Amino acid sequence: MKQSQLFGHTLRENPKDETSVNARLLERGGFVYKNSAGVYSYLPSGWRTLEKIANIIREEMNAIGGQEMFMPALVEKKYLDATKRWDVPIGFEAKEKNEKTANFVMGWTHEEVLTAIATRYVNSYKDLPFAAYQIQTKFRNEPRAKSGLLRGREFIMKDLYSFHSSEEDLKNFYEKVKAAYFKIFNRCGLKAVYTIAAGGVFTASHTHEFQVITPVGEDTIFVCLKCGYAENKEISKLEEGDKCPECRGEIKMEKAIEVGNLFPLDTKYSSAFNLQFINSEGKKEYVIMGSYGIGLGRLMGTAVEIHNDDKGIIWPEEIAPFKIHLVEIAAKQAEENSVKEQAEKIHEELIDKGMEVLYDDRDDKTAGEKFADADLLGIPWRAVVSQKTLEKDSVELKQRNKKETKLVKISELLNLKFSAKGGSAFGGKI
RNA sequence: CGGGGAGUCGUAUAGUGGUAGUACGUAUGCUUUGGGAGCAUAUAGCCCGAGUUCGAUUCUCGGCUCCCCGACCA
Repeated sequence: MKQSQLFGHTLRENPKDETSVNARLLERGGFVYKNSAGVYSYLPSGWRTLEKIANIIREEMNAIGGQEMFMPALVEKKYLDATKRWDVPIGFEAKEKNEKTANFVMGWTHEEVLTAIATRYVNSYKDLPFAAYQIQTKFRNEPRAKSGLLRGREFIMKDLYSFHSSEEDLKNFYEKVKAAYFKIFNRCGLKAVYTIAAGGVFTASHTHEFQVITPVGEDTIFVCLKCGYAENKEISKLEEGDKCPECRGEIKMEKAIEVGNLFPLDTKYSSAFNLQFINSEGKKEYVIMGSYGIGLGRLMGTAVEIHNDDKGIIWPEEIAPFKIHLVEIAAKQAEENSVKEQAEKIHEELIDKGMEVLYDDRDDKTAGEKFADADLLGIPWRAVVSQKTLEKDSVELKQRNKKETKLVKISELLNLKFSAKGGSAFGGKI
Protein backbone atom coordinates (compact mmCIF):
# COMPACT_ATOMS: atom_id res chain seq x y z
CA MET A 1 0.00 0.00 0.00
CA LYS A 2 1.38 3.34 -1.01
CA GLN A 3 1.02 5.88 1.73
CA SER A 4 0.46 8.66 -0.78
CA GLN A 5 -2.73 6.87 -1.79
CA LEU A 6 -3.94 5.83 1.63
CA PHE A 7 -7.30 7.39 2.43
CA GLY A 8 -6.89 9.38 5.60
CA HIS A 9 -3.66 10.98 6.70
CA THR A 10 -2.02 11.88 9.97
CA LEU A 11 -2.68 15.04 11.93
CA ARG A 12 0.07 17.00 13.52
CA GLU A 13 -1.93 18.18 16.50
CA ASN A 14 -3.96 16.29 19.00
CA PRO A 15 -7.68 16.74 18.42
CA LYS A 16 -8.85 19.60 20.60
CA ASP A 17 -11.58 17.75 22.40
CA GLU A 18 -9.95 14.45 23.14
CA THR A 19 -8.02 13.68 26.24
CA SER A 20 -7.97 9.90 26.16
CA VAL A 21 -4.82 8.43 24.72
CA ASN A 22 -6.53 5.97 22.39
CA ALA A 23 -8.78 8.65 20.89
CA ARG A 24 -5.88 11.06 20.37
CA LEU A 25 -3.54 8.58 18.77
CA LEU A 26 -6.13 6.80 16.66
CA GLU A 27 -7.55 10.05 15.33
CA ARG A 28 -4.16 11.63 14.76
CA GLY A 29 -2.96 8.54 12.99
CA GLY A 30 -5.95 8.51 10.66
CA PHE A 31 -7.18 5.18 11.96
CA VAL A 32 -10.59 6.40 13.02
CA TYR A 33 -12.82 9.41 12.48
CA LYS A 34 -15.21 10.58 15.13
CA ASN A 35 -18.66 11.22 13.70
CA SER A 36 -20.38 11.80 17.03
CA ALA A 37 -19.58 11.14 20.65
CA GLY A 38 -19.10 7.42 20.92
CA VAL A 39 -19.74 6.91 17.21
CA TYR A 40 -16.69 6.28 15.09
CA SER A 41 -15.84 5.45 11.51
CA TYR A 42 -12.94 3.11 10.94
CA LEU A 43 -10.75 4.47 8.16
CA PRO A 44 -8.88 1.98 5.96
CA SER A 45 -5.82 1.56 8.17
CA GLY A 46 -7.92 1.34 11.32
CA TRP A 47 -10.25 -1.13 9.67
CA ARG A 48 -7.30 -3.36 8.87
CA THR A 49 -6.55 -3.61 12.57
CA LEU A 50 -10.21 -4.15 13.43
CA GLU A 51 -10.36 -6.96 10.86
CA LYS A 52 -7.23 -8.54 12.29
CA ILE A 53 -8.84 -8.57 15.69
CA ALA A 54 -12.01 -9.99 14.14
CA ASN A 55 -10.05 -12.75 12.46
CA ILE A 56 -8.19 -13.68 15.62
CA ILE A 57 -11.55 -13.95 17.35
CA ARG A 58 -12.96 -16.01 14.48
CA GLU A 59 -10.04 -18.42 14.62
CA GLU A 60 -10.34 -18.97 18.33
CA MET A 61 -14.13 -19.20 18.29
CA ASN A 62 -14.09 -21.65 15.41
CA ALA A 63 -11.43 -23.69 17.22
CA ILE A 64 -13.84 -24.39 20.08
CA GLY A 65 -16.70 -25.20 17.74
CA GLY A 66 -18.33 -21.82 17.43
CA GLN A 67 -20.24 -21.28 14.18
CA GLU A 68 -20.34 -17.81 12.70
CA MET A 69 -23.70 -16.43 11.64
CA PHE A 70 -25.34 -13.03 11.31
CA MET A 71 -28.54 -11.70 12.84
CA PRO A 72 -30.59 -8.57 12.17
CA ALA A 73 -29.63 -5.31 13.81
CA LEU A 74 -33.31 -4.40 13.91
CA VAL A 75 -34.97 -6.31 16.71
CA GLU A 76 -38.75 -6.47 16.94
CA LYS A 77 -40.62 -5.83 20.15
CA LYS A 78 -41.99 -9.37 20.31
CA TYR A 79 -38.52 -10.67 21.12
CA LEU A 80 -37.79 -8.33 24.01
CA ASP A 81 -41.33 -8.52 25.34
CA ALA A 82 -40.75 -12.17 26.05
CA THR A 83 -38.06 -11.33 28.58
CA LYS A 84 -39.51 -7.96 29.64
CA ARG A 85 -36.49 -6.17 28.22
CA TRP A 86 -38.36 -3.96 25.74
CA ASP A 87 -38.42 -1.08 28.18
CA VAL A 88 -34.81 -1.38 29.28
CA PRO A 89 -33.50 2.12 28.56
CA ILE A 90 -30.37 0.75 26.89
CA GLY A 91 -32.18 0.48 23.56
CA PHE A 92 -32.35 3.07 20.81
CA GLU A 93 -35.70 2.97 19.14
CA ALA A 94 -35.75 2.88 15.38
CA LYS A 95 -36.40 6.36 14.03
CA GLU A 96 -39.63 5.81 12.15
CA LYS A 97 -42.60 6.06 14.42
CA ASN A 98 -45.39 4.71 12.30
CA GLU A 99 -47.34 1.65 13.38
CA LYS A 100 -45.16 -0.75 11.49
CA THR A 101 -41.81 0.39 12.75
CA ALA A 102 -42.50 1.66 16.23
CA ASN A 103 -42.05 -1.90 17.36
CA PHE A 104 -38.36 -2.13 16.56
CA VAL A 105 -35.30 -1.35 18.57
CA MET A 106 -31.72 -1.11 17.34
CA GLY A 107 -30.27 -4.36 18.57
CA TRP A 108 -28.24 -4.04 21.76
CA THR A 109 -27.95 -7.78 22.39
CA HIS A 110 -29.26 -10.92 20.73
CA GLU A 111 -30.06 -13.54 23.35
CA GLU A 112 -33.75 -13.34 22.56
CA VAL A 113 -33.36 -13.37 18.81
CA LEU A 114 -31.14 -16.42 18.70
CA THR A 115 -33.16 -18.25 21.33
CA ALA A 116 -36.27 -17.71 19.22
CA ILE A 117 -34.46 -18.96 16.13
CA ALA A 118 -33.27 -22.01 18.04
CA THR A 119 -36.83 -23.05 18.90
CA ARG A 120 -37.29 -24.14 15.29
CA TYR A 121 -34.13 -26.22 15.10
CA VAL A 122 -33.69 -27.67 18.56
CA ASN A 123 -35.97 -30.60 19.30
CA SER A 124 -33.86 -33.37 20.69
CA TYR A 125 -30.84 -33.75 22.90
CA LYS A 126 -29.15 -34.81 19.66
CA ASP A 127 -29.41 -31.20 18.45
CA LEU A 128 -27.29 -30.09 21.40
CA PRO A 129 -24.87 -28.71 22.19
CA PHE A 130 -24.12 -25.98 19.70
CA ALA A 131 -22.61 -22.54 19.82
CA ALA A 132 -23.15 -19.72 17.35
CA TYR A 133 -21.68 -16.27 17.20
CA GLN A 134 -21.76 -13.13 15.15
CA ILE A 135 -19.64 -10.04 14.77
CA GLN A 136 -21.99 -7.12 14.48
CA THR A 137 -22.60 -3.55 15.51
CA LYS A 138 -24.55 -3.15 18.72
CA PHE A 139 -26.44 0.02 19.58
CA ARG A 140 -26.78 1.26 23.11
CA ASN A 141 -28.23 4.42 24.47
CA GLU A 142 -25.08 5.19 26.38
CA PRO A 143 -25.74 8.03 28.83
CA ARG A 144 -22.13 9.05 28.60
CA ALA A 145 -19.96 7.91 25.75
CA LYS A 146 -16.33 8.52 26.57
CA SER A 147 -12.68 7.68 26.24
CA GLY A 148 -12.59 7.22 22.49
CA LEU A 149 -13.21 3.64 21.50
CA LEU A 150 -13.59 2.47 25.07
CA ARG A 151 -17.23 3.38 25.52
CA GLY A 152 -19.41 4.08 22.52
CA ARG A 153 -23.06 4.32 21.65
CA GLU A 154 -22.52 1.86 18.89
CA PHE A 155 -19.76 -0.68 18.86
CA ILE A 156 -18.73 -3.77 17.01
CA MET A 157 -19.15 -6.80 19.18
CA LYS A 158 -18.59 -10.50 18.95
CA ASP A 159 -21.48 -12.19 20.68
CA LEU A 160 -21.36 -15.94 21.12
CA TYR A 161 -24.28 -17.96 22.47
CA SER A 162 -24.09 -21.58 23.54
CA PHE A 163 -26.90 -24.09 24.02
CA HIS A 164 -26.58 -27.20 26.20
CA SER A 165 -28.53 -30.11 27.54
CA SER A 166 -27.00 -29.93 31.00
CA GLU A 167 -25.34 -27.61 33.48
CA GLU A 168 -22.31 -29.83 33.28
CA ASP A 169 -22.02 -29.36 29.55
CA LEU A 170 -22.39 -25.59 29.90
CA LYS A 171 -19.60 -25.58 32.47
CA ASN A 172 -17.31 -27.50 30.17
CA PHE A 173 -17.95 -25.16 27.31
CA TYR A 174 -17.61 -22.15 29.59
CA GLU A 175 -14.11 -23.30 30.41
CA LYS A 176 -13.31 -23.68 26.73
CA VAL A 177 -14.46 -20.14 26.03
CA LYS A 178 -12.40 -18.93 28.96
CA ALA A 179 -9.29 -20.56 27.50
CA ALA A 180 -10.07 -19.21 24.03
CA TYR A 181 -10.48 -15.71 25.46
CA PHE A 182 -7.08 -15.86 27.10
CA LYS A 183 -5.62 -16.78 23.72
CA ILE A 184 -7.45 -13.97 21.96
CA PHE A 185 -6.30 -11.31 24.39
CA ASN A 186 -2.75 -12.63 24.41
CA ARG A 187 -2.66 -12.54 20.64
CA CYS A 188 -3.88 -8.96 20.76
CA GLY A 189 -0.99 -8.08 23.04
CA LEU A 190 -3.07 -7.81 26.19
CA LYS A 191 -2.74 -9.42 29.56
CA ALA A 192 -6.24 -9.94 30.88
CA VAL A 193 -7.38 -10.87 34.37
CA TYR A 194 -10.26 -13.33 34.73
CA THR A 195 -12.65 -11.63 37.13
CA ILE A 196 -15.84 -12.64 38.91
CA ALA A 197 -18.57 -10.05 38.34
CA ALA A 198 -22.29 -9.26 38.30
CA GLY A 199 -24.60 -9.86 35.39
CA GLY A 200 -26.50 -6.59 35.03
CA VAL A 201 -29.52 -6.88 32.77
CA PHE A 202 -28.32 -10.15 31.28
CA THR A 203 -28.48 -12.61 34.13
CA ALA A 204 -29.03 -12.71 37.86
CA SER A 205 -26.13 -15.05 38.50
CA HIS A 206 -22.50 -14.18 38.80
CA THR A 207 -20.60 -13.74 35.56
CA HIS A 208 -17.00 -13.47 34.52
CA GLU A 209 -15.10 -10.68 32.90
CA PHE A 210 -11.72 -10.33 31.29
CA GLN A 211 -10.18 -7.18 32.67
CA VAL A 212 -7.06 -5.40 31.47
CA ILE A 213 -5.45 -3.49 34.29
CA THR A 214 -4.73 0.15 33.46
CA PRO A 215 -5.33 3.44 35.27
CA VAL A 216 -7.72 4.58 32.51
CA GLY A 217 -10.05 1.66 33.18
CA GLU A 218 -13.50 2.50 34.45
CA ASP A 219 -14.02 -0.73 36.36
CA THR A 220 -12.44 -1.38 39.73
CA ILE A 221 -11.30 -4.88 40.54
CA PHE A 222 -9.69 -6.54 43.53
CA VAL A 223 -6.96 -8.77 42.25
CA CYS A 224 -4.50 -11.13 43.92
CA LEU A 225 -0.93 -10.26 43.01
CA LYS A 226 0.13 -13.85 43.51
CA CYS A 227 -2.39 -16.07 41.72
CA GLY A 228 -4.39 -13.60 39.66
CA TYR A 229 -7.71 -14.31 41.38
CA ALA A 230 -9.95 -11.28 40.90
CA GLU A 231 -13.36 -9.94 41.78
CA ASN A 232 -15.16 -6.93 40.38
CA LYS A 233 -15.81 -4.27 43.00
CA GLU A 234 -19.51 -4.38 42.16
CA ILE A 235 -19.87 -7.78 43.84
CA SER A 236 -16.73 -8.04 45.91
CA LYS A 237 -16.49 -8.04 49.66
CA LEU A 238 -12.71 -7.83 49.42
CA GLU A 239 -10.66 -4.79 50.23
CA GLU A 240 -7.15 -3.75 49.39
CA GLY A 241 -4.68 -5.56 51.62
CA ASP A 242 -6.97 -8.52 52.27
CA LYS A 243 -5.74 -12.07 51.85
CA CYS A 244 -6.66 -13.82 48.63
CA PRO A 245 -9.43 -16.38 49.27
CA GLU A 246 -7.66 -18.75 46.89
CA CYS A 247 -3.99 -18.54 47.83
CA ARG A 248 -3.71 -16.14 50.75
CA GLY A 249 -1.73 -13.75 48.57
CA GLU A 250 -2.14 -9.97 48.84
CA ILE A 251 -5.24 -8.38 47.30
CA LYS A 252 -4.75 -5.12 45.44
CA MET A 253 -7.31 -2.68 44.10
CA GLU A 254 -6.83 -1.83 40.43
CA LYS A 255 -8.58 0.10 37.69
CA ALA A 256 -9.31 -2.05 34.66
CA ILE A 257 -11.00 -2.15 31.27
CA GLU A 258 -13.49 -4.93 30.67
CA VAL A 259 -12.56 -6.38 27.29
CA GLY A 260 -14.67 -9.52 27.40
CA ASN A 261 -17.28 -11.32 29.39
CA LEU A 262 -18.90 -14.69 29.98
CA PHE A 263 -22.46 -15.06 31.20
CA PRO A 264 -23.99 -18.31 32.40
CA LEU A 265 -27.59 -17.75 31.36
CA ASP A 266 -28.96 -21.09 32.48
CA THR A 267 -32.65 -21.25 31.52
CA LYS A 268 -33.48 -17.56 31.71
CA TYR A 269 -33.98 -17.21 27.96
CA SER A 270 -34.94 -20.78 27.08
CA SER A 271 -37.79 -20.65 29.55
CA ALA A 272 -38.97 -17.29 28.21
CA PHE A 273 -39.14 -18.72 24.69
CA ASN A 274 -40.10 -22.23 25.71
CA LEU A 275 -36.92 -23.58 24.14
CA GLN A 276 -37.07 -27.20 25.19
CA PHE A 277 -35.53 -30.43 24.01
CA ILE A 278 -36.48 -34.06 24.54
CA ASN A 279 -33.85 -35.81 26.59
CA SER A 280 -32.69 -39.37 26.17
CA GLU A 281 -35.48 -40.52 28.45
CA GLY A 282 -38.14 -38.91 26.33
CA LYS A 283 -38.77 -36.06 28.77
CA LYS A 284 -38.81 -32.35 27.96
CA GLU A 285 -36.22 -30.05 29.51
CA TYR A 286 -35.25 -26.42 29.05
CA VAL A 287 -32.05 -25.75 27.17
CA ILE A 288 -29.17 -24.43 29.29
CA MET A 289 -27.52 -21.38 27.75
CA GLY A 290 -24.49 -19.17 28.01
CA SER A 291 -23.46 -15.97 26.25
CA TYR A 292 -20.02 -14.52 25.72
CA GLY A 293 -19.05 -11.08 24.45
CA ILE A 294 -16.02 -9.21 23.23
CA GLY A 295 -16.10 -5.58 22.14
CA LEU A 296 -13.75 -5.34 19.17
CA GLY A 297 -13.38 -1.57 19.13
CA ARG A 298 -12.84 -1.48 22.85
CA LEU A 299 -10.20 -4.16 22.43
CA MET A 300 -8.48 -2.04 19.79
CA GLY A 301 -8.66 1.05 21.98
CA THR A 302 -7.33 -0.87 24.95
CA ALA A 303 -4.39 -2.14 22.91
CA VAL A 304 -3.53 1.47 22.08
CA GLU A 305 -3.90 2.55 25.70
CA ILE A 306 -1.45 -0.15 26.76
CA HIS A 307 0.98 0.00 23.84
CA ASN A 308 2.14 3.53 23.13
CA ASP A 309 4.84 6.03 23.93
CA ASP A 310 5.14 9.79 23.64
CA LYS A 311 5.58 9.48 19.88
CA GLY A 312 2.64 7.30 19.04
CA ILE A 313 1.20 3.84 18.88
CA ILE A 314 3.23 0.65 19.20
CA TRP A 315 0.94 -1.98 17.66
CA PRO A 316 1.21 -5.53 18.93
CA GLU A 317 2.40 -7.57 15.95
CA GLU A 318 -0.72 -9.60 15.32
CA ILE A 319 -3.08 -6.66 15.14
CA ALA A 320 -0.86 -4.11 13.44
CA PRO A 321 -2.49 -2.73 10.29
CA PHE A 322 0.72 -3.48 8.40
CA LYS A 323 3.70 -5.59 9.27
CA ILE A 324 6.39 -3.38 7.83
CA HIS A 325 6.66 0.32 7.06
CA LEU A 326 8.93 0.95 4.11
CA VAL A 327 10.11 4.55 4.27
CA GLU A 328 11.94 6.15 1.38
CA ILE A 329 14.03 9.20 2.10
CA ALA A 330 15.58 11.81 -0.11
CA ALA A 331 13.96 10.34 -3.14
CA LYS A 332 14.41 12.27 -6.33
CA GLN A 333 12.14 11.35 -9.13
CA ALA A 334 13.05 10.56 -12.70
CA GLU A 335 16.65 9.75 -12.09
CA GLU A 336 18.36 6.59 -13.17
CA ASN A 337 18.56 4.12 -10.35
CA SER A 338 17.07 6.63 -7.97
CA VAL A 339 16.14 5.96 -4.38
CA LYS A 340 12.51 6.00 -5.41
CA GLU A 341 13.07 3.47 -8.12
CA GLN A 342 14.81 1.16 -5.68
CA ALA A 343 12.20 1.66 -3.01
CA GLU A 344 9.43 0.89 -5.49
CA LYS A 345 11.20 -2.29 -6.37
CA ILE A 346 11.56 -3.37 -2.76
CA HIS A 347 7.90 -2.55 -2.23
CA GLU A 348 6.89 -4.77 -5.13
CA GLU A 349 9.09 -7.59 -3.96
CA LEU A 350 7.77 -7.43 -0.41
CA ILE A 351 4.24 -7.60 -1.78
CA ASP A 352 5.22 -10.61 -3.88
CA LYS A 353 6.44 -12.26 -0.70
CA GLY A 354 2.99 -11.73 0.78
CA MET A 355 4.23 -9.11 3.20
CA GLU A 356 1.79 -6.51 4.45
CA VAL A 357 3.72 -3.37 3.75
CA LEU A 358 2.92 0.30 3.95
CA TYR A 359 5.23 2.17 1.63
CA ASP A 360 5.86 5.83 2.42
CA ASP A 361 6.40 7.03 -1.13
CA ARG A 362 5.46 10.62 -0.41
CA ASP A 363 7.70 13.05 -2.29
CA ASP A 364 6.71 16.19 -0.51
CA LYS A 365 7.54 15.08 3.01
CA THR A 366 10.84 15.54 4.75
CA ALA A 367 12.67 12.77 6.49
CA GLY A 368 11.71 14.14 9.86
CA GLU A 369 8.05 14.15 9.05
CA LYS A 370 8.18 10.63 7.69
CA PHE A 371 9.89 9.36 10.81
CA ALA A 372 7.41 11.16 13.00
CA ASP A 373 4.54 9.62 11.06
CA ALA A 374 6.12 6.19 11.23
CA ASP A 375 6.36 6.50 15.00
CA LEU A 376 2.78 7.71 15.23
CA LEU A 377 1.41 4.91 13.06
CA GLY A 378 3.28 2.36 15.10
CA ILE A 379 3.85 -0.36 12.51
CA PRO A 380 6.09 -3.02 14.12
CA TRP A 381 8.95 -2.88 11.61
CA ARG A 382 10.37 0.15 9.86
CA ALA A 383 12.65 -0.21 6.87
CA VAL A 384 14.29 2.99 5.71
CA VAL A 385 15.61 3.26 2.17
CA SER A 386 17.89 6.16 1.37
CA GLN A 387 20.95 7.02 -0.64
CA LYS A 388 22.99 6.14 2.41
CA THR A 389 21.55 2.64 2.78
CA LEU A 390 21.53 1.91 -0.93
CA GLU A 391 25.26 2.50 -1.14
CA LYS A 392 25.49 -0.70 0.84
CA ASP A 393 22.63 -2.46 -0.95
CA SER A 394 20.78 -2.27 2.31
CA VAL A 395 17.84 -0.89 4.18
CA GLU A 396 17.89 0.30 7.75
CA LEU A 397 15.65 -1.91 9.83
CA LYS A 398 14.16 -0.93 13.17
CA GLN A 399 11.48 -2.29 15.43
CA ARG A 400 8.99 0.26 16.71
CA ASN A 401 9.45 -0.85 20.29
CA LYS A 402 13.25 -0.94 20.17
CA LYS A 403 15.86 1.76 19.95
CA GLU A 404 18.55 0.11 17.88
CA THR A 405 18.67 0.02 14.11
CA LYS A 406 20.54 -2.27 11.80
CA LEU A 407 21.52 -2.23 8.17
CA VAL A 408 20.18 -5.30 6.42
CA LYS A 409 20.99 -6.32 2.87
CA ILE A 410 17.99 -5.96 0.59
CA SER A 411 18.30 -9.58 -0.46
CA GLU A 412 18.23 -10.57 3.18
CA LEU A 413 15.27 -8.31 3.99
CA LEU A 414 13.16 -10.16 1.46
CA ASN A 415 13.79 -13.45 3.21
CA LEU A 416 13.11 -12.33 6.76
CA LYS A 417 10.07 -13.76 8.42
CA PHE A 418 9.01 -10.85 10.66
CA SER A 419 7.27 -13.38 12.79
CA ALA A 420 5.39 -12.35 15.89
CA LYS A 421 6.58 -15.49 17.57
CA GLY A 422 10.02 -16.98 17.85
CA GLY A 423 11.90 -13.81 18.61
CA SER A 424 13.53 -11.32 16.35
CA ALA A 425 13.40 -11.32 12.60
CA PHE A 426 17.05 -10.37 12.78
CA GLY A 427 17.62 -13.98 13.64
CA GLY A 428 19.56 -13.14 16.75
CA LYS A 429 21.89 -10.86 14.89
CA ILE A 430 20.86 -7.74 16.70
C1' C B 1 -29.49 12.05 34.03
C1' G B 2 -26.80 15.79 37.78
C1' G B 3 -22.18 18.95 37.92
C1' G B 4 -18.02 21.53 35.36
C1' G B 5 -15.68 23.29 30.80
C1' A B 6 -15.77 24.44 25.54
C1' G B 7 -17.69 25.59 20.29
C1' U B 8 -13.78 30.89 15.09
C1' C B 9 -10.84 27.94 7.87
C1' G B 10 -9.35 20.73 7.21
C1' U B 11 -6.24 20.97 12.22
C1' A B 12 -4.50 24.04 16.41
C1' U B 13 -5.35 28.86 18.00
C1' A B 14 -5.69 34.86 18.33
C1' G B 15 -9.19 38.67 18.27
C1' U B 16 -13.38 42.28 17.68
C1' G B 17 -20.59 45.64 18.74
C1' G B 18 -18.81 47.87 12.18
C1' U B 19 -17.90 40.19 8.80
C1' A B 20 -11.76 38.30 11.19
C1' G B 21 -5.68 37.34 11.89
C1' U B 22 -1.54 33.61 12.78
C1' A B 23 0.67 28.67 12.39
C1' C B 24 0.19 23.98 10.34
C1' G B 25 -2.44 21.60 6.32
C1' U B 26 -3.92 21.76 1.24
C1' A B 27 -2.78 23.71 -4.06
C1' U B 28 1.10 25.69 -7.65
C1' G B 29 6.24 26.86 -8.65
C1' C B 30 11.27 26.80 -7.19
C1' U B 31 14.96 25.38 -3.60
C1' U B 32 15.63 21.35 -0.15
C1' U B 33 16.06 16.12 2.10
C1' G B 34 18.36 11.01 8.14
C1' G B 35 13.80 13.47 13.03
C1' G B 36 7.69 17.68 11.49
C1' A B 37 13.05 22.41 6.13
C1' G B 38 12.82 27.34 3.17
C1' C B 39 10.84 31.29 -0.25
C1' A B 40 6.66 33.06 -3.12
C1' U B 41 1.57 32.90 -4.48
C1' A B 42 -3.16 30.83 -3.65
C1' U B 43 -7.02 28.32 -0.70
C1' A B 44 -10.61 28.21 3.17
C1' G B 45 -13.66 29.91 8.91
C1' C B 46 -16.95 32.88 13.44
C1' C B 47 -22.38 25.84 15.74
C1' C B 48 -27.93 26.90 15.12
C1' G B 49 -32.27 29.97 16.33
C1' A B 50 -34.52 34.09 18.63
C1' G B 51 -33.81 38.80 21.11
C1' U B 52 -31.26 43.66 21.95
C1' U B 53 -29.04 47.04 18.23
C1' C B 54 -28.65 51.23 12.61
C1' G B 55 -25.43 46.93 12.68
C1' A B 56 -24.19 40.64 16.45
C1' U B 57 -18.91 36.15 15.23
C1' U B 58 -18.79 39.35 19.75
C1' C B 59 -24.03 41.05 24.34
C1' U B 60 -28.77 38.27 26.29
C1' C B 61 -31.90 34.00 26.12
C1' G B 62 -32.96 29.22 24.15
C1' G B 63 -31.20 24.99 21.59
C1' C B 64 -27.56 21.66 19.60
C1' U B 65 -22.79 19.48 19.76
C1' C B 66 -18.08 18.01 21.98
C1' C B 67 -14.79 17.03 26.35
C1' C B 68 -14.20 15.99 31.67
C1' C B 69 -16.24 14.35 36.78
C1' G B 70 -20.32 11.60 38.94
C1' A B 71 -24.60 8.07 38.49
C1' C B 72 -25.52 4.03 34.93
C1' C B 73 -23.62 0.42 31.73
C1' A B 74 -20.02 -4.07 27.53
